[in-house]
Amino acid sequence: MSPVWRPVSAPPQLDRFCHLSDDAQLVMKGIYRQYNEQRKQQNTQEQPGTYYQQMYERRFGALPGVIFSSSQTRQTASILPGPSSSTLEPGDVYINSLSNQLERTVCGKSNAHSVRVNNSGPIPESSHSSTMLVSESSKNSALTDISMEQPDAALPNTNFEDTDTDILFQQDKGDSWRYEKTTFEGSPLLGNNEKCHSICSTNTLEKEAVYASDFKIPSDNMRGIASPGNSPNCTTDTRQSRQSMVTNTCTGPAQGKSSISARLKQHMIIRKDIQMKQDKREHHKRQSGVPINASEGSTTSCLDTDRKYSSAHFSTPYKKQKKIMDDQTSETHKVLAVSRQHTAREVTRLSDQDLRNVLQTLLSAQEVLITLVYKNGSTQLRDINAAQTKKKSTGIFRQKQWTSEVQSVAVCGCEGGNGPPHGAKVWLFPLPGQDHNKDSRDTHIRVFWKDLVSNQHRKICCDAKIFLIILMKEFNVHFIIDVAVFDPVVAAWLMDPDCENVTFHKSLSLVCLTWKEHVLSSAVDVLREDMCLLSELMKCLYQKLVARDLWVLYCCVEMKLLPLLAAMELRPLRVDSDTMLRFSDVLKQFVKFESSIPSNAGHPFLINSPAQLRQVLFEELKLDKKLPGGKRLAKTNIGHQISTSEAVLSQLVGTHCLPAIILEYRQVQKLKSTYVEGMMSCVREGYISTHWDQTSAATGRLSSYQPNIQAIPKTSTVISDYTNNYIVGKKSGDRVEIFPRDSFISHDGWSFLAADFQQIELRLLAHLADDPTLLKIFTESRSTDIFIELTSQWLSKPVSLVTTQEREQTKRVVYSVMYGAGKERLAEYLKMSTHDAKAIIDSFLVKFPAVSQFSRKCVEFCQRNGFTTTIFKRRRLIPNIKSPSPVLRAQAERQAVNFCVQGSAADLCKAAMIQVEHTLQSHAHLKARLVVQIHDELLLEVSDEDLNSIRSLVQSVMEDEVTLCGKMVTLKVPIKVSLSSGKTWGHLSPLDSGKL
DNA sequence: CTAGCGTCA
DNA sequence: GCTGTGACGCTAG
Repeated sequence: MSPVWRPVSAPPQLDRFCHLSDDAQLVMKGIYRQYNEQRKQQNTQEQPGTYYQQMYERRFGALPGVIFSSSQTRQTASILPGPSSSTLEPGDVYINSLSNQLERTVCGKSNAHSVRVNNSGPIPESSHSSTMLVSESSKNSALTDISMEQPDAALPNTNFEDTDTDILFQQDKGDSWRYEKTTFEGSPLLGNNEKCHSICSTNTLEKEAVYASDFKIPSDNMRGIASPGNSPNCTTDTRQSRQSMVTNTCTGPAQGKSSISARLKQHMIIRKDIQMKQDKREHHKRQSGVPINASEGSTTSCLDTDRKYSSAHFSTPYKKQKKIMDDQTSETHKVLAVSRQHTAREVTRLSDQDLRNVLQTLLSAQEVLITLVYKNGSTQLRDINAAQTKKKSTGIFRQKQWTSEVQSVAVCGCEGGNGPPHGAKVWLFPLPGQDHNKDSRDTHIRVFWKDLVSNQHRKICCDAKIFLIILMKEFNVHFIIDVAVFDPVVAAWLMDPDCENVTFHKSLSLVCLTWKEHVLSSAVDVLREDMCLLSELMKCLYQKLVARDLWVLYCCVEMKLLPLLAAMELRPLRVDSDTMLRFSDVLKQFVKFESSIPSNAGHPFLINSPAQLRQVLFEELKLDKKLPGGKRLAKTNIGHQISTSEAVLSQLVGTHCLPAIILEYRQVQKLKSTYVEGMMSCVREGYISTHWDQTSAATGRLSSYQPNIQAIPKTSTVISDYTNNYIVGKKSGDRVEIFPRDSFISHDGWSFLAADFQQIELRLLAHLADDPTLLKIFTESRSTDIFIELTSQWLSKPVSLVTTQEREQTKRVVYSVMYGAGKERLAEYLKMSTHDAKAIIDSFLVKFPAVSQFSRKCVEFCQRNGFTTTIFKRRRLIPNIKSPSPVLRAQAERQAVNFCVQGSAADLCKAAMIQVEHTLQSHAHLKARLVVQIHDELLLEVSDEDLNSIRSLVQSVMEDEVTLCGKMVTLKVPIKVSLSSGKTWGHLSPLDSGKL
């Protein structure tokens, strides 16, 4: 197999081309500068990579097998060995030194991967680091890194040889550290592993991060959620995938031992031959067959008591990966010896009696602080990864926090909100569900978790949803009712819902607590301090929430919702893979259609690119000039160019054939990439489960991601005859219906039951605005839909002839006008003149006079207080309400009004979810489970025989204002719920609420 | 008009 | 190769 090299961009201004001589490196830097200057003066069309190669070869002659590569956008260049490279060896040098970022490429004969660590949190931005990987053959020439220029002068008493790690940290001068690492590429299982040396240099602060990354075990992305049906293969699959993971990522012994070696060693020098060590281990195995007892001391005596970086206590010593490779050879003794000296302890190391005592103490503590500890040694409170990327959409940020990354659970008990007493111990519990020994102590721990969750002492935990998911998986329960859990992150979000990606760190700054930078204390001490902060934080947030009248909302809605969301994530939806594959096949044929488009324009262009499309449509074809009446087209908000949105394209349909094709293409492309292929990537063993985010929407709504189940098209798309002309192999007349919701199917003997609040926001607006006309419409319990009625009035056609599309359109228009849409936007949306649009707006506002009155009141309140509130007292800060800019202020005013209504609706929907679930729990004999919330709609999966009783139960709960709102508010409008049921999500037939 | 997420260049 | 941003398009009111 040819070596796979990951092209790594090397900012030339920082780095040298390390396999070259110093002289050559200087020349290459010169070439880079030269190229840049040329590019400034005249536009060099040449790719930088090609340019480098030419210049290099002119200077030094050809370099066989080396690829010169570069990235135009990032202004970087790098030299990469090609497939036939003889110049570079596996493990060859690559230097990349960036401030605040450490990047490394490990390369091997059979595989290569790169690891990147972004330092975050307490690490100051000024820190620099560099990493080199040194090939055996070119070591001498490569040892030119500045940090390596120092002679190998080991400090006295700084040498340490450790048998469980192959890392050697050696202090250079000052804060600089150096270590040499031997890793294996290839698999020891297959016997093809090869040695690879790397020499790294880093400063003290970054050492922890370096260490964590060096030995980070790749996470398996198995999200193996137990399916409602049987899934007997699950465990074997997991095992297999882990095994193959070990093989594929070339994790040699050095990485396999990550848990033990996941501590940073100061004053330690190790020079260890892996092979020797393996031999020794084999020897041990043969000799004793039993783990060495801790009391025998051995190398652990070398561990300094004041060692600055020790995070071994964060890790349980054995993981599956390790077990596969290195069966029973135990190094428990070292961990044991280490953990004795620190304030965090693993409960699995306690004696039976001690464990009982500890658990008893924790159970009787008034307040229990809980934190998840990740495999890389960071915690929820101090997470290296969490701050790494704030991007939501890619899911990186959130995946890092997924349960597969969790190593253990840290628990600390304390009394009365004063934080843990001095010297309180933080106990480390093995991750529930892990393969720890099933002995009596394990039973104790299981019972402990159960007792802890069911007692009413408060449990404080950041991102408690993850914690609850872990527990629910472990105990195989589908809901934890009334758990007294308090999540400070949610509390902080409630204080300022616009604050995105709230973390522990951000919450702290919200209540003016400081996060100390524990540079010199040990990791466990940091953990304990963080626990103190956690307790303190919750106390402060409690006071603030009470002061802002948010405490009831927090306790009765948000915290009750939390276990439900956890439960919903463990209730995956069954998908019909056949339907999905059929959709996929149909859409794949559409690729042919895609290739036919550019030919219509005369030259090829990227149809997905709005920029290129703009050029073709308006600069080349000049379609905007051909438009009858010389109408002006909508511009984009920021670039102020002509938009290529649907509204514009549909205006252009008459002028050229291209716009129509593009509209059609876009529709299918969206279906293909997002709803079929995107959805298929989320399927695990025939099931889809989404993630729910409680704290991402400023209005208090829930949001879902991976996949965004709330944004799956509600109507089917028919690929019509028109389109079929562009699908090769399809005869005209064929109709293909693509309907993503159809691939969600209920279990055999079960059905979906959808409960939909009718016009929830409009009803709430009626309540809030106290509009007599609106109130009258809703109070008079007429069976007809208000939107249908309005549509029939506007279009002057009978109610029975109004189509769902028309109803949907009216709905959009009503809401648009309600929230203050301008006449231009409305005209664009309805494809009518602005004059007509204005007439519609005016007629609406005249018909419901209290609406604009309410808007004014809402804005005034916001201007006085700086925030708006909902019926449940949820508040949103709107700073722009006093902005001098009229544009910003107008937007803020609309937001204020919208928040009142949308937020109130969100409150009501959340309350409904809680009440429905609790009602179902109290009727334990009913087989039903809440699976999805789409803002105003609750989707339940219900056993067929219970359908009738459940549907009346759900309806009565959701329509009961007292149950939903309690004493929070008394609504002036009745709440109406419509129900529908069916075997697939796509085809739900309405249930008449009259009969039972 | 207001909320979201996902895709793509 | 990776990251950030804007435009677009789907959802929900």
